[in-house]
Amino acid sequence: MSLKIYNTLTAKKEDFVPLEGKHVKMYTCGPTVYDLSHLGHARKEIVFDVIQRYLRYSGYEVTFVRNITDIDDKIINKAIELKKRPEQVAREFTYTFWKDMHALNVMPPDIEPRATEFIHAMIDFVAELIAEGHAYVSHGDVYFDVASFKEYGKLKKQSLDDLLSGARDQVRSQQELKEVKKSPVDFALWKSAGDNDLGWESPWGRGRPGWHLECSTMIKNVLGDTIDIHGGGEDLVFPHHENEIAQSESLHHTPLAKYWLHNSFVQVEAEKMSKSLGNFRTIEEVLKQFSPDTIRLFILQTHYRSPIEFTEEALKAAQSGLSRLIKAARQAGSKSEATMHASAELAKFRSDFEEAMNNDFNTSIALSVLYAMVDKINTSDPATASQIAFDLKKYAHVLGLTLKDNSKAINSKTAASVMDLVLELREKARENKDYASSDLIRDRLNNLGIKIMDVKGANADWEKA
RNA sequence: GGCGGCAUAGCCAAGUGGUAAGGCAGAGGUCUGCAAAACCUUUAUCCCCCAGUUCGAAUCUGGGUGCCGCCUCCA
Repeated sequence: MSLKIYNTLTAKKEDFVPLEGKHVKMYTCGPTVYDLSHLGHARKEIVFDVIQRYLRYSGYEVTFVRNITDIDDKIINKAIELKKRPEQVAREFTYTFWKDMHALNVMPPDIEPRATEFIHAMIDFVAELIAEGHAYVSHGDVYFDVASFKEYGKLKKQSLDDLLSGARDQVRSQQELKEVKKSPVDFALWKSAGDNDLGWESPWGRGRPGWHLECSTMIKNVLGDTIDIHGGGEDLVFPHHENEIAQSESLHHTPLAKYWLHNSFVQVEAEKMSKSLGNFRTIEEVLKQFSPDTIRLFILQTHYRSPIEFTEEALKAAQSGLSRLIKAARQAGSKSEATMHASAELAKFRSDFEEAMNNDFNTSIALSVLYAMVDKINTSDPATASQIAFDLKKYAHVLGLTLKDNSKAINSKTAASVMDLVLELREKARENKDYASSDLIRDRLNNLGIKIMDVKGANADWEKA
């Protein structure tokens, strides 16, 4: 079975056929770096990480681009709040984002452009839109003329009339712009800035780019007019991706992306986890309590287009399940051992795994295949178990699960308690005049580089040599 | 107000016409000095409600109820 992907644009599962042979051009909207990332962001990055890993596993050559939005009102506001320059804020949170992604075993993108590196390209983009009659200048701003793009609304599947009537009750932010915009649905390509505000010179005066513009521009400059996969969270469908389509397609007269993929949210008490609602858990926080693999397993248990309810109980359940995967993976032998036995079983697991992933990346089913492999490993002879475990690890890696066994990695605090216990046992031996045992303990610890110092009238002390 | 989505066991979650995957938790058992791990058995006569289509529906249609998302920054 070949790979099928659900396309938001057509609202159907479609056969995946890249534009150029086995080469896949893929772009997802990266973070706006003004704050720590939370579990919802983690889900998006993990989902698309698995998608690109699976594409590579399937033999595609992937060019994965993920941008960093390092210029935005939120960054500017944060900078004012922290009394820092916007660049400092952007850099700081770019680093924390990278740290989080690294911790979660999310592969870095092949290319990671920043908005500020593309200001001139964005200005060119806007100039072309104006020249083509798709944008207009008003009070130093430039707006996209939505009426000029007849397919507007095709991603969200809502007509311009629907959007306008929908907007009627959402006039709050539109009210102030009534004078400058031709239509409430028109959106800013370029926003004017005061002399002291962050900005760049442009043909329309000092200003800065609108948010939607950067993705269109970077895709054009880095990947080309049409790409294979464009992805992001489902809240980006409208207006962000709709606007990207409007900008790019009215200029290029060719589809911006062939397949549009959107992941669903992480919810807390049946509500979207988001910064504005204040109900978020940062990646940093969650990582203190749960391992990266646990978080990934928790997220991949649910299909990427269904919402996930965040609960500690569910995370703990994932932790228990993960532990079984890790224990079974310990049986893994080397590739050379894994040639003689169970080839029929290996082929079955492989086809089950691939069938699941080919069906719009059904990681829930793919994980159930992994558990089936665990059962087989635990009930087979060592030779068979070892080769199934070898493949188990292989598929786990496609899902970005490391299955790293940390069960023996104790921290120094625990080690100190273990030392207390050892010394207590030695003391008991001494009290029983069992000097053979007490000397054995001291000598063996010595060999490990741990020195024992008996203290008169107190517990023995120890130190690393 | 406009548009869209979801509703499956104690919890999480697959399944879109052929008679309910998987994980966690629970119960009983094997093993064990006792545990742990592992293994075996077991846990939804039924998929929010009502009506309809069909030989057959959790899956399709209509109605209802509840919840969520987007329309404003948002993964």
